Formats: sequence, C-alpha cells, structure tokens
Amino acid sequence: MTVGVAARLSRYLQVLAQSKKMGKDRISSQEIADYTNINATQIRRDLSNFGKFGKRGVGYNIDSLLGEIRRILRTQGQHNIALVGAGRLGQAIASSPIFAEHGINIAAVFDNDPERVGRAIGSQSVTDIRTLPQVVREKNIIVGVLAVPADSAQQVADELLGSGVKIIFNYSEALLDVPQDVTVHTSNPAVDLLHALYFHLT
Amino acid sequence: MTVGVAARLSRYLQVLAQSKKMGKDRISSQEIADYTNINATQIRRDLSNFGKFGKRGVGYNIDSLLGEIRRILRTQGQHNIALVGAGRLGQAIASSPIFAEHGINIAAVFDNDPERVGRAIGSQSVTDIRTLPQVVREKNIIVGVLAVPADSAQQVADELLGSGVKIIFNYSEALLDVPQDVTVHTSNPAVDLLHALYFHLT
DNA sequence: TAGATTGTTAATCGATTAACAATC
DNA sequence: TAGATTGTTAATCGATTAACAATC
Repeated sequence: MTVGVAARLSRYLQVLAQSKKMGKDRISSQEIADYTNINATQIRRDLSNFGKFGKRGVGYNIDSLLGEIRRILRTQGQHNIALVGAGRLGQAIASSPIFAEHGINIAAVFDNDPERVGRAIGSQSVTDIRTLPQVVREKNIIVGVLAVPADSAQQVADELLGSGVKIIFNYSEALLDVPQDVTVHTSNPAVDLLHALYFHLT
Repeated sequence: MTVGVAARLSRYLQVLAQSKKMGKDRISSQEIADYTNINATQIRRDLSNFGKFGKRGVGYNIDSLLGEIRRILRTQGQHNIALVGAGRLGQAIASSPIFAEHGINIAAVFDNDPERVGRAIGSQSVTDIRTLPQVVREKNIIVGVLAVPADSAQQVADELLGSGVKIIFNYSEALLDVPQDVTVHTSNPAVDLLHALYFHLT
C-alpha cells in the first residue's frame, strides 16, 4: 500500500465515524468526496482494491465499512501515546475526544513545571518529565506528541527518541533533527492557511 | 500553479523562516528535503519554475528565497482572520506566534460565554459572538478558525459564511456542510496518527 | 421498471526519482 | 583545482478524471 492510499483511508475513517455519530447508516462515495475533497472515483477505487464493500445503487454500509478500513489499517487495537506539555495546547489535546474515538489512548502526560505536576488533565494526571524515559519504556509507547515551546522541542524530542519513540507529532514551530527511521509530523496551521489564501486571492 | 505546488511552497516558507531564526544564511535543497520529506529534486524544480534563485555549489540564500516565495504566494501583506472559541484550544491558538510570523493577524476572537467576553487573549480581548457578523464585515475577514465544540461547529460556520467568510479552519471533529465556493480545512491529528502508525506497524 | 450508485476501464496529468552537465 | 549543489532532462509511477456497464 502506498502512503497516499493509507492517508486517504484514514480520512474516510474520520468521515465514517462522524457520519455514524450523526445517526447515518449508509453513505455514498460522493458524500465522502464532498467532505474530504477527494474525488469520488478515487474513493471507490481505493476501497475496491481491498474488496467489494458497497452495494450498487445504494452505497456503503457505514458500520461494515468502518470495520473493513480499521482492519486494513490495523487500528482495531488500542495504541498508547505520550503527550509532552501540559500548557493550554496540551490541555486542549488531552481533553479532546478525537484520539479516543480512534482507539488512541493518551497513556501519559509530562510537564517540567512543578506547579502542573499532579494536576488532572484528560483522564490522566500530569507526570514529572524526569520520569519520562522510565514511563515511556514501561508502557511501550512509540508515539510522542510535542506541545511544548519551540525552544525546548528538540531537547524533548531527543529524550523521547532515546526512550524508543519512533513517531513524533510536533505542534511547535521548531524544526526537529531526527534519525532517518523516525517519522516527524509537523502540524502548522499557518502554513496550510497560506496556500489556502493563495487560491482565494487568485 | 497547481494546488500541490502552492502547498509545497508554503512548507518551504516555514522551513526557511525557522532556519533564519536559527541564524542560518543559506540552505540547500537537500536540507529543505530533510525537514519536509519532499524530494530534493522536486524542491529544485518547484523553485526553478519561477526563476533561478540558487547558486550552484552553494545553495539558496534564505532571505532572498523567503522574499521570492512570499512574492509568488502573495503573502507579503497582512491578512485578517477571525478566531471563534476562547477555550483552551482557542487560547493556545491565539497565543501562538505561528500566525504572526507569516503575516497573519488574528483580528478578532469571539466566544458566547459571558465569563470569557472581555478577557485578554493573545493581543486581543474576547468579543461577544453576537457581534460576529458586524465585526467580520467591518474588518473584511475572509478566514475563520473554529475552536468550538463539535456540536456548535456547524452553527458557527453558517454564521461565518453568512458574513462573507470563504475559508474555514475546522479544529472540531464535526463534518461541515458548506457551499461549493468555500474551502474547509479540517485539522485532525488522530487521522494523521492512524496512517503514520500503519507504516510503523508494517 | 426507473433511478441511483458501485466497480472498473482507459486516458491524462502531475509527482517522483535518478542522473548529470553546468557552474559556483 | 576539487567539491558541492543547482537547474534540467528523461523515465516511471501514482493520482485524477470521465465514462459507463453492471446491478442493487
């Protein structure tokens, strides 16, 4: 499977999960297309690579398609992730239902501020960052989410990597230097906004 | 220019802006490639579409390349955006330097909670959401950022669109129904995580 | 039956990559 | 001069799209 197909499948998953919440039972490739800006033919083709999941003239059953995609992406189990930074952004991330909805469990929240350590955040309490290596190893965590200021991002990233983390979600503006086998996903709303604006201005 | 090229140029912009902050003067296509996961040949080709900005054997001058890309993307002026929602996520967004660094000005922050109205947030104070239509029109805002709970996202989106907004950044899990000429960008870290995990598990 | 939507084909387009001469 | 890196070509691959028969 290419990176592109996996990325698109995970977006279909989000649309399906939300549509189910809205009480829908089935959905057409065109409806998924409207929400994702992915071409409907592309969607049908992505899905038909793995089987015949739809009914002609009807569409796709949401529950069964959710199951199929989760099976394909192997996201049926629970995954443990670590969140570093219990400031406003960290609190917002920890209290968002978005991870839990997709079977992702925030297994630990770290901060270096003694004022914050011990406070409740999401379903956890904040842990001293000095215990990070031990906790990350114990809980077998391979994903770290960075919600720290840019000037400490690299240092925290190094610590995560040293403890076995292989995927980093970077919510700071910092550029991170990491080994080849580590995936860094940098989330930058301003960057997305710039190219969205370009097409509006044109 | 295709959507792809514009999206990539805005990512180069981010790398250049950060590298400049780190005190660097010049950068090679390979270095940009390492930070963006975009192929170095692709980067050189994207840039050479618009001119010969580099020096062989040396690389690109960061200041001059920043200027060129900003000119190409027309992001030299200031853009006004509106933020709706002054909760934890809204506060995190408002206090992030990431928008200001790219010439994007958060011109108004709205909330419906009387407790929050009037409080300082970023460089603004929170405004009553009932004034949204008036403020958005007065300030000529065409970009709205949604940092509200999923169950009020559609309602707020409708209000923004009714006041002339054309680009929405949706930080809720909700799916938004909007007219064809409106761009919705939904930011969903869990979705990104799912496909990053897939490749790690494989 | 009539309408809708899938699954699939075929054609086109843009992205990716390797390779390398040009040149700083 | 020697090393490095751009700008560009050529080949390949995946994404996109239109179209439509199959079929629910």
